[in-house]
Amino acid sequence: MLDIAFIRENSALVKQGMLNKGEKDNSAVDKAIAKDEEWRNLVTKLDKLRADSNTKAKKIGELMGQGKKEDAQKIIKETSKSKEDIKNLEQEISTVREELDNLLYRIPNVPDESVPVGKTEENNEVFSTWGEPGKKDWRKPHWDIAAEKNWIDFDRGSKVTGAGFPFYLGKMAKLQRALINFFIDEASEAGYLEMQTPYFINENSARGTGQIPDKEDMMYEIQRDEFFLIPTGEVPVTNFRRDEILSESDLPTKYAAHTPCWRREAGSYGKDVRGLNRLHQFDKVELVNIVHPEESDQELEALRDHAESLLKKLNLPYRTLLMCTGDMGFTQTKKYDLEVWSPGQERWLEVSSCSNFGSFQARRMQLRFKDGSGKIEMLHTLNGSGLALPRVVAAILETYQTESGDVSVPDALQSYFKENVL
RNA sequence: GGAGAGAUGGCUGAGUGGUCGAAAGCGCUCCCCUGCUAAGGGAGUAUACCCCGAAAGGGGUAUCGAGGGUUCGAAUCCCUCUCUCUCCGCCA
Repeated sequence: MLDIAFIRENSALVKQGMLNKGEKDNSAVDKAIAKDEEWRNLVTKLDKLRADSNTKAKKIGELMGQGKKEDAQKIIKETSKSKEDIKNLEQEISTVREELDNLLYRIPNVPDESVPVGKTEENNEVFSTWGEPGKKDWRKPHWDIAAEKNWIDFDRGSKVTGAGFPFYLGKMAKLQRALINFFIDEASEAGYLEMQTPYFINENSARGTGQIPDKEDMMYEIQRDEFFLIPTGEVPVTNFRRDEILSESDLPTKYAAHTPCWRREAGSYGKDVRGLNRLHQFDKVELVNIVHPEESDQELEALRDHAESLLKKLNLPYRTLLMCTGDMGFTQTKKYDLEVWSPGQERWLEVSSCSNFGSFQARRMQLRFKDGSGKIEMLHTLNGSGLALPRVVAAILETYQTESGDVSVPDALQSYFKENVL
């Protein structure tokens, strides 16, 4: 969420940002400002009442100590009315505060100036393209290759769990293991601390990274124990430092984690869900940066560079999109998507999304740092995939297939895979 | 899963109804003294919010795991929850 003080002082900017992100109604901004004023007035009133009541209570203590019971009794009688007032006021304040928070939760992060204004994915900018997107010609889509070689078993996955939960067999399982190791090693090299995380999260964590409110439908839920299955490693990794005050010397703090991700993906259909294009469970290496507010802009570029370097090393043609305001999401200030080329399908597949959240997540999580002068400020958070596995696997199968029907192993993976043909 | 104990500031740890946002020690910061390499003295050292102020700063409120209750007054009493530890059971 945004800081109400920031909203107060930059209401025009926040309103315009909302419109640019495609919200039709930005009245929440003015409503929040009014609600905040109301809240502050009530708090001032309550603080005064409590101050008065504290003074009296202290006096009573003194009188009791001196044995002047009757004098004390007199004051006790006076206080019973203000007690009532305090209770009512507290009730009113908590209602108003809740209304204010609900408004604040509905105001999205303000897009960075460098983000193109636009409504749909049509308005995303192609930031860069690398490699030559290959033609289909004799190439097959990855699901045909996987079926011929018996590498991925979608049917038994459906039997055992449901659609979108495939089994990976033999070399395909091994390929994913190699990719995970490759990605993690590259991240470690780049200064990320490798971690393994819980795969279930509680409600507070989901709120911290913004899955709640409004996006809980994307997650699987374990109702009995009040957990959600993580939709991305971002949630446990970023929440790792929730409610902490870091010292400036800890910055930047970078974490890399390989986790499975579970997404309900309600409403997806057709070619989008064919093969490995969209699954309910998939593996991903997630990168999270917690940085000084002044450094988040350059960190985003570094994060994007790192994610791109993985595709370069795998020699997979890709393009990077700078997402426009309307397609970038509620919590980001700026976002790049990396799309790998799928020659068997002749389409781009998103394999990474690198985002700067500014202080938006940090504020929800109370993730702060103390600078040299002792001042406490919100940190900035960023994250990006480095990378999501299934579509990379799809691109490898389709890009590295030979006309004879085999698939060779990318050079960068050979030391992990220890063979050069799948 | 069963039984018991506990949760206090950066850390250790006192505090069982009134002047306690909290003793003491450690750590840390600043200052002073001393001067021979280790010690002495002093001051400061949580977070959030509200009000006044241009600011420096001042005033106030809340927070002793979380939430609720009793009371004029709660770290202290009561209830619920969470977490930690010990023992038993189970188990990769």
